[in-house]
Amino acid sequence: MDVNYMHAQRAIRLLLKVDGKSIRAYHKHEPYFYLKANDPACLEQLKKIQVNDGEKNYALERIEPVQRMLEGKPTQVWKLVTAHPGLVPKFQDAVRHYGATYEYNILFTRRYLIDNHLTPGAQVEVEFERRNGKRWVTSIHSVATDANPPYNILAFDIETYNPSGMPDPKRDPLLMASYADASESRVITYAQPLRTEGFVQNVASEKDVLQRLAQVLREKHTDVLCTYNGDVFDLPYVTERSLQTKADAHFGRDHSLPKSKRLGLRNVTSLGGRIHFDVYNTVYFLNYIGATKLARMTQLAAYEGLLGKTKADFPKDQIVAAWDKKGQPLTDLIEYSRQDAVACYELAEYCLPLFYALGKVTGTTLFDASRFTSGQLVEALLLKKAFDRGEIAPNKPTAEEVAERTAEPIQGAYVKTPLPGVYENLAVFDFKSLYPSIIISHNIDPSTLDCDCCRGEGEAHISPTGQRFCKKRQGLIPAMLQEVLTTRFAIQKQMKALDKESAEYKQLYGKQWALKILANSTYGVLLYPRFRWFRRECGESVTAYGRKYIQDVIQKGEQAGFNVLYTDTDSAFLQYNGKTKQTVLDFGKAVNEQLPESMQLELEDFYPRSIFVGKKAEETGAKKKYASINEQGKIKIRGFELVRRDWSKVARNTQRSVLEILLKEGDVKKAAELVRTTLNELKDGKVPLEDCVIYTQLKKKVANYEIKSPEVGAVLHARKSGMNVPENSMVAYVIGKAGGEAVSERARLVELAKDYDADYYINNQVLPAVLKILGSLGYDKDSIRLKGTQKGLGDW
DNA sequence: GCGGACTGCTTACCT
DNA sequence: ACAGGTAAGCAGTCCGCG
Repeated sequence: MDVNYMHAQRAIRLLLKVDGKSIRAYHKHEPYFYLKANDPACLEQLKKIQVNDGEKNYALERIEPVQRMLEGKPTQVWKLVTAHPGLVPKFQDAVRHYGATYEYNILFTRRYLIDNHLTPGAQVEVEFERRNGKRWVTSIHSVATDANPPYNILAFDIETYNPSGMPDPKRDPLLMASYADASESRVITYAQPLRTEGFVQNVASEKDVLQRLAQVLREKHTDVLCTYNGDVFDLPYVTERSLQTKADAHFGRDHSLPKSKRLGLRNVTSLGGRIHFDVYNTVYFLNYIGATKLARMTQLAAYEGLLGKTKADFPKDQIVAAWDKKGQPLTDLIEYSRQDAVACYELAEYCLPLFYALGKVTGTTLFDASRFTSGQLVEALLLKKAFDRGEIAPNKPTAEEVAERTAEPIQGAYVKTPLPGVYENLAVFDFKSLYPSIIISHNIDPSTLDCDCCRGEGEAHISPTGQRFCKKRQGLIPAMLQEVLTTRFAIQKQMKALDKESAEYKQLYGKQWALKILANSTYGVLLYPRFRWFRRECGESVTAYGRKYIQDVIQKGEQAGFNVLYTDTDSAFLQYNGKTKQTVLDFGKAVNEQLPESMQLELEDFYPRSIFVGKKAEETGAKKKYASINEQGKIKIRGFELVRRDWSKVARNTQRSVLEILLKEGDVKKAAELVRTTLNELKDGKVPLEDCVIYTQLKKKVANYEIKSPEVGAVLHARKSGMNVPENSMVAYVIGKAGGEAVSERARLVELAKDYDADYYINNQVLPAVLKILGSLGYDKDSIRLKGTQKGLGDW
């Protein structure tokens, strides 16, 4: 379940769970990397090389000639074995001028897992022998199973004293810690003269809270400790408070305190022998890939967005008063704290199966799987598959190579401009996994590009950009994708027969979800400059094939007499007015017959009515903005302001209502009336301030902006009035009446907003949002006014 | 000096 | 720190007019 390198033992330490009990075992594994020498005669020199690790000098343990696939060709290389993992980078540096070196920067624990085909969290069959009082592994292998690991899971959360806004762990004490698991939820605190009763355990001091919490982890044999943002807040905080109070609070199984380190751009925190699962990371990931679209990523927002549940909030600026004055506010704070732990546990329950699966598929630990970016996940999977195929992985690029790769972007997907209007009888087709299926069908891979074996005419796949891809030997990436897609489809088939609430269904759902993430990320990483398998020609060929396939659909659709209204990348909107649905089905079938085996054009749905709008201030239609209603009355909306968090709720809700009325009833007059009502409410100051909030994420430090946009203006104003606003924050602001001419001068953080500027919300929010739609249907401001009553829209 | 048109910066969306 | 294609607002600048 946990894998570490132990320098003292010169071995991997495994944490295994046997009959519910955790045990340690040690396993020897050789660190190594590869050298493809320019001149085989350098062997004698290599043997003489010595490096120093700060304590003593080492020579290479062994130099072993091995046959591996390198850049698509069988190649003779040397496997250079070192005495311990820390020597790998040192020897790499010492030998690289003898040729090309490979696989020298793969983390040793990952190297161990890959080489032994082990999957953390999966069942293993293992044999030991006893030596020096320790268990030494003599054989180990993973047993394939979809079952979730039998971890003991606990969620915890802390409340802190925060007299100056943000709490400072060097100074401000912990007030309470709450925890929750499947059977209970409790709060440990030291608020005298509270008694221990119900779910509250009262102890003597902050130090005792920390020690009791550590004791809970021991008693419950916690394997997975869940937090919400524990990487940067809860765990570093309890660590610092443990040091400050000299508490004997060792949260790790090895009696260590949590340790923070840098992973990419952010801090992560781990604890010995237990897995720290930070739910925030997973919520962030789910939101990033579009599974949810939360405007803010607070635990409360996640609780509502992911689970559809809600709970009472407790304002952060009232914690100090509640603690100092006791009474009902303190009781509320304690209950809030308990519910936070419960919500964290429930969110973890939801997210864990997804990341168990992602870890299993990519062979990474739960800790890593829940923190890796999609690029790192794909890399992990490919490293595993490359090893299994006897292929050496390409190196990570140097800074210069990254710069070179970044220089020229490639041409992407094709998007057809729609003609604005209301359309009836649309059928939407979609290529199923377009880019992955192109990669498989045309064997697109860095190692199959310009192979030596398919030089003749008709011997290679030739992409629309003229790149040649091998037809004889399947590349690593197409092979990986083929396995991923076929496994995913098989799982989806299996799922159909299962009860959606069953554990088996949820496990399978997690697995197919993980496979989808990996399939969907693969094209992107081909063009990601830091990716090991980056190859511009591959990415370029994928999109070029993509454009070709969708253009074929357009051409064939028009030939068959459909109005091909709109296409974007892999989807096509066909209007079949005057034709039957059967002709649509027949068309799909005909197209599919001419596609490669791995590709498929699917009928997504029939839509009785759809709305496409015009581009602002132009005659042409807007791409990536449409709304459709299907035969079951389900509405699908894309791209409109109402799906964007940087538009106010009042504008979004009004636009949504207009679209719904038009799609369901086609009643422009009713829509116009609704708009008029909203405008009057705005004018009369009746709209709640929270409906006027606009959310915008700051993506750099405030000082680095060239332009003072409204969100930047709001932060500058707040700081001027003494508020501490963190950098790179999600800004929630309202446009008020006072402050100046420019919008940015009137922008106020919602906490500081006193009023809203009705003119702004009418003219810059609601009207543009709804006129975009009504205007595209041939109505202007005036013609809408005619449909209203005399009070009308003239007053705008 | 003025107002409208245009450009650039920026964000968040779609596939 | 997976890609490119796209719309759009607001600030800031350019440009013609005179």
